[in-house]
Amino acid sequence: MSPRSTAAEAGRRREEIAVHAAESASVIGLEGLTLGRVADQVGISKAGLVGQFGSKEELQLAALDAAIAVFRREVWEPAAGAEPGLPRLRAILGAWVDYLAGDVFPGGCFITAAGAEFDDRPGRVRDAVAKAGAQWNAVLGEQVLIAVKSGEMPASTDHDEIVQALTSFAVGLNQAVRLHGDHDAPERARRLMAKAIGAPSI
Amino acid sequence: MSPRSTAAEAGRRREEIAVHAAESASVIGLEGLTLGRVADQVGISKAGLVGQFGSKEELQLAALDAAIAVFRREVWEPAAGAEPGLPRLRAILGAWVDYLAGDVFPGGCFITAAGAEFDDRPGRVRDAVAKAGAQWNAVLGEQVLIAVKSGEMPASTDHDEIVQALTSFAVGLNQAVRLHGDHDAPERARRLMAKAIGAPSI
DNA sequence: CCTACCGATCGGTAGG
DNA sequence: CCTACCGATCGGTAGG
Repeated sequence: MSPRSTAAEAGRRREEIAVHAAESASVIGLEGLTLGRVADQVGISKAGLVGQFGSKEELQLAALDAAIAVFRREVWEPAAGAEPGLPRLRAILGAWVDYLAGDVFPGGCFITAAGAEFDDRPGRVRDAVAKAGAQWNAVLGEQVLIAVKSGEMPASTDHDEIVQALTSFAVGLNQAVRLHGDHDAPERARRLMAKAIGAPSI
Repeated sequence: MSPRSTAAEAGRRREEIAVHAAESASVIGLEGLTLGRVADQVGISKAGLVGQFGSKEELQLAALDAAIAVFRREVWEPAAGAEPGLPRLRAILGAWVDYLAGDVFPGGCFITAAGAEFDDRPGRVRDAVAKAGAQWNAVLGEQVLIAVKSGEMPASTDHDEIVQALTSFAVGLNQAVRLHGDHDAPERARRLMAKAIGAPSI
């Protein structure tokens, strides 16, 4: 029996479509995605696309998963080699600013945008966005806790406050760059983040 | 000649519709507004609504204007009586946190949401959102400058950096409250803002 | 994966 | 402000 290609290849094709949908959604929003437009862009019929994903909501969830994978690759993985605690936190924040200041997605940070778009719309997409955000906050909080325990940060540190500050600087940076085209914002964000964690620089 | 009501009354009606559209858009987004739905909600025909505003884009711009007026009333006006400089800045930030933590719009801070939604979509709506954001940044920056000149803040203060920090805390607070339902976030934002401007509290 | 089609709704216009 | 209507597109299904 010759290999029918099928399974693995179909999965790869699905992933390609999901990445494309994520890029598209970074500009027009997850709710702005339409089955017809995505189908046209990737060169299949609308019915074919529905066959792959089942429904628009499933396509949105797949696009979100693809965007989360990109974020992990761009921000988490470069920092995963650094020592847990302050060194890893600094590596994460540096990669995060690079990611936000760069052009990974044509429409800026996908997850930030999806958070703003779905924060008031109950449903599976909102739940998935909130979960991803909460998990990321947990990653940051963990590094702060380790830094405190190892004496790299003062014992009086309020780690929830620091995490809120860092995520605020990130989403604020996204807005400054995307909406206002502020080219100095990334450097400012770096300084603000460094101060927030008591490091000399990011 | 008996007063035909008309002009003033029509203007009031238009304003009512714009406020309603703004509330609706705070949940579903400015792009999610549709002429048919808004018309139904305010009890007129779709053609009647088009007669009032001309097009969907004009309705979006009117909704944005209405939201800006609400923001001014809720955040700027309560602080306008305070002395320019640090006192006024503290009053603004206190009112801002109250506004973001409260339920002025059913879907959270309208302008923050519109900024995220339109940051990558060229057009008049995007331009209007960016202009409103830039003007608000200028208001904040002005208070910082006055505070520095009067010696309330150190001469080494980087006022652009402080403004970026403050707007970041605001948009981050909006996300923490709306997406994560974090009830402690407003108090944390208050502490972070106070530290950023070197005040004992907000 | 495809063509062909469904009812609903989109933004907007014609005409009054 | 209204009714009636336009062509386009929406999410999705039938049947293959």
